[in-house]
Amino acid sequence: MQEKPTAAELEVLAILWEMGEASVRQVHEQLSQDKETGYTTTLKIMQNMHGKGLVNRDEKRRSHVYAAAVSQQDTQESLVKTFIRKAFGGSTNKLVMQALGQSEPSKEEIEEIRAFLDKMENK
Amino acid sequence: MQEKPTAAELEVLAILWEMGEASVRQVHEQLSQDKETGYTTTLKIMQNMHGKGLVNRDEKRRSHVYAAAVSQQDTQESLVKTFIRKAFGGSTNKLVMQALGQSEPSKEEIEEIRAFLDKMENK
DNA sequence: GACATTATACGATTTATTTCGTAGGCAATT
DNA sequence: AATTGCCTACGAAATAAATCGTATAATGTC
Repeated sequence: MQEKPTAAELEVLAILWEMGEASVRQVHEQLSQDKETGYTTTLKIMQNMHGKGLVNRDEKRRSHVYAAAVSQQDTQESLVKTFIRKAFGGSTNKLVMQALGQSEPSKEEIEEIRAFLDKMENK
Repeated sequence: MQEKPTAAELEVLAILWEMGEASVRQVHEQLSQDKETGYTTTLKIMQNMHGKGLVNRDEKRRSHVYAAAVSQQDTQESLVKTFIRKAFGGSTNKLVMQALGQSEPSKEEIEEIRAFLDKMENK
């Protein structure tokens, strides 16, 4: 059972899911594009994540190479579950309609959801 | 622009949205059903919320009467917006499909979403 | 009126998270 | 081999949030 990532850790995970493998330096450069933050802060976060088992790291090289140890799918699943419970009293449909209602989806996006619903029903 | 409620504050809001008006005592009793917590903790949280403008309170009576000052709709909208950005890279559709995919919706629930999509398109 | 009960106010502590400074190691450059 | 630069480790400070203890005031009860 994976530990729940904090907000800062989730930002790092997002980058690792995108990049696959990355050094602290690389992650930090990505992160810096969105917000002002020190290098050792990023380092510390990633070290914490390693301690929690959220990332794996290869220490063979001088600058360690990190990769996500938890899947995006599993993590999002767990986050959504918690979010629905806490913010929508457990109702998935309320969340879904709230999300769609405020997002002004394009015709294509609506179609995508319809197709997804169809597929679900035929399972 | 309303301040964002913390996790504990959101729990209180949920109760107030449900009950309409309530004293600290009443809110605390609800809260206690889900988790072990002290009365003054609940009190403090609600005082903080009052300071932030998240609740209104009537001080005419000895035990103050509280009510939500922010709507459930607006609050959920803001929470969802943040959540989609932080956990799903801004993609509403990804959130929606993840949520539906893991919830095993009933036929009725699926129909409800379909109807909602139809209505959206004809707006 | 004294006493018990139940309120609010508020500071202080605890816990979680984020941030950063500094030390020490390794490697490339001169 | 000294200098410079980049790296990790790690403790500690800063921040945010939640929890609680204690003081004090209002109300009801005997």
